[in-house]
Amino acid sequence: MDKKPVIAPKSRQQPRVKIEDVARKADVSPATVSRVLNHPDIVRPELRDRVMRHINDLAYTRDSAARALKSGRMRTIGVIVPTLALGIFAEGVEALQNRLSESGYTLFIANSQYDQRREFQELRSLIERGIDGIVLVGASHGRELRSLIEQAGVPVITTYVAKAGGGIPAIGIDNESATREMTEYLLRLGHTRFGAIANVVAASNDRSRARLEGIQRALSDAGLPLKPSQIVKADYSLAQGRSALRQLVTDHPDTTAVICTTDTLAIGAMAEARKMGLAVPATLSITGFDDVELAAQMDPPLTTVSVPAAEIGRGAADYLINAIAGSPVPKSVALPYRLVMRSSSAPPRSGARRGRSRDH
Amino acid sequence: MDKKPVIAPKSRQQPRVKIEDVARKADVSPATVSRVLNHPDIVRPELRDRVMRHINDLAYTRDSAARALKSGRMRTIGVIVPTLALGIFAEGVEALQNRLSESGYTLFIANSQYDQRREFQELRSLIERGIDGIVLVGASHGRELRSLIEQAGVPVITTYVAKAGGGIPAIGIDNESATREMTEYLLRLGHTRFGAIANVVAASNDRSRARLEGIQRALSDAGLPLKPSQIVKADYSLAQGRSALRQLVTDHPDTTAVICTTDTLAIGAMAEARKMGLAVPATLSITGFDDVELAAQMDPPLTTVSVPAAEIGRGAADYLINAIAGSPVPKSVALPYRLVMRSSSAPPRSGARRGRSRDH
DNA sequence: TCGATTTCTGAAATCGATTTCAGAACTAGG
DNA sequence: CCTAGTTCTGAAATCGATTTCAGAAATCGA
Repeated sequence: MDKKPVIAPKSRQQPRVKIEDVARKADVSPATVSRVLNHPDIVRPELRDRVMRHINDLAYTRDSAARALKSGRMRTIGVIVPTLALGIFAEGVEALQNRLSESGYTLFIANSQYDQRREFQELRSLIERGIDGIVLVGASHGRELRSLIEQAGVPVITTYVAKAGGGIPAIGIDNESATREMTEYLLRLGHTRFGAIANVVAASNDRSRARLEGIQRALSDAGLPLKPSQIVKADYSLAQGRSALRQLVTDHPDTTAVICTTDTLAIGAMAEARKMGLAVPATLSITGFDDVELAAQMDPPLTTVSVPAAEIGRGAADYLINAIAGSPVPKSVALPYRLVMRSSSAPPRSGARRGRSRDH
Repeated sequence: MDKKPVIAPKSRQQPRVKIEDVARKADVSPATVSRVLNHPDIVRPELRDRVMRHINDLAYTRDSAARALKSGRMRTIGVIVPTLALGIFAEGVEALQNRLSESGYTLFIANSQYDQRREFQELRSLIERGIDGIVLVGASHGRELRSLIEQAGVPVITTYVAKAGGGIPAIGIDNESATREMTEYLLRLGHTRFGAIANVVAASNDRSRARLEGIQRALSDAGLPLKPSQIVKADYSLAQGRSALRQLVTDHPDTTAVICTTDTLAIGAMAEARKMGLAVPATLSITGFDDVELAAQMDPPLTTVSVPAAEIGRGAADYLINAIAGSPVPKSVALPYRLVMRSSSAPPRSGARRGRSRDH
């Protein structure tokens, strides 16, 4: 019966000043105010100044919803990363946000926890929000997701990989070639007994999978293909790096080089090696990937691959800004990675003992 | 003269399916479609199912701009953190995002780089976007910023601190009391020669400042006030932790306990201590703050304070969701921190040598 | 079976800024 | 001083979804 308004549902107590209020104060039409804001050059200077004064007086800010509705542009970009807990993604997102902010864009953020279904849902939610562009991570995305993007007609770019399928442009590094180079470097040092620790548990982590493939390919090419037991699959954590190393050297005590697909795993591996009394790099060379801050501070400092995360973020921002503006954009960008040789890798001690022959 | 349309400015090639299209297909009015979407329970089930089928067939998604315009709610929250590069913030943001996502909210993210002016600008940009709530970090915010928030009438909460001024509710831990407890613990172990490494360079970092105050207060209370030369101010980095420790033990070779305001500094300090041949904890106890993943994996494992970052993020999300809904909300929430005693701290070796007397 | 409720549905107004179109004001040339 | 041409400004339509209001249909009791 009596419909008492439970609680005033609008927390905005002041009814928000709108363009009409400004227009009335300045004694012009709303159209003129809009022009002052959007095309200042076509309004007579004195009038423009007068309107501007009133805009400032009333602290008027235009309602972006109404604006977006009419113009069809939200000035908003969305990004979906697997997780923010990894410094490498946090760094990229931060750079992305900074660059977008300079251009008047705002960044929606979501995370998929390495789950493709979740990625799809988050994307759906972002597209409903009317984003003007989208940033993804990695090369493996479901068909469903790609068709959603296509249907929405939103420019997209994927990051941290140098190329991706489905006609999606990419900006990042060639992960496979990076680990291949790293492996070849270790081969040149004289190593013949390898182990690999790879975080390939998450189904959608194509970066780590590519890294593992780079290792395998280089070793196959060298006639030293990795046996399954020489590859320990891990999740993403220090603790897993520890246990993986233990398993590896237990199964293959003669291992002289361990290649990890992330620094976190490598750091865990180094900690465990020390605990097991294995000197790094004297008896065991260990390498990582990502070049996190800690890598250089380890004892010994970690040999790793440096990933230009900030550059990836900036590049993705620039790409989308241009794509939205209709400017020409590159198809994909392969950014250079950098092998950082530090002291966690060295020629194998056993190399002197048994020479470079391959027989056992 | 001839006004050729330069480039089709709308990248959406298909004209986007709207509610009217669905209505026509389903042979109902737009109003009914809207009701199916927003109040399914008041629509006759069979009709609802029919409409739903067409919604799915056409892959209809409502235009959030139009929706926001009419309803005045964007279903969007903004967060401004100092930086994402710190795991502790990344973790909190991730938890925040996850919880918001569950409730149909989307998260705008921005970062201030510890710069109050920048924080203000980003906030302005977020408010123009019509966000429904805002999450900040820390207790020190300019008056300008507070009045902007008040004027916008947007609910706000600040995080990582247990209380904040200006009537802004907070959720987080009491940083000062945490370091005070940590210091008292070291005092109980018998330490009398302290040093502190604090990242208080950034003007707006009130968390670290509070932590430093906690140390100072505990030591003053114990009759061992810290001299300025026993406090090394640092920025946020491992390298600074290293150099700070070197400076500290150079100026005060008899130091037995070093309290750092972040784990990163502590880890740098430990690395430098090892390099200088100072055994931890035998000759030097070192403690950190944050309990990052690496802390437990150090050698020796680092004594530190665990900060419930995920809980802070979730709590902030819940607070805002309730505040927006008009539900009652707590004023501020002090979350429990946890002192994690590991092996980087121990009684001073010199304690045996010189007893617990305070004279020198 | 008829009238009184109750339950649903549709037409139309609304949110606030933008932009087209046309007309007003002004300038310049004759 | 008048007309042609320019430059500006305002009225009104528009973007797409939501929601009020009133009317249609269905349900119920007598």
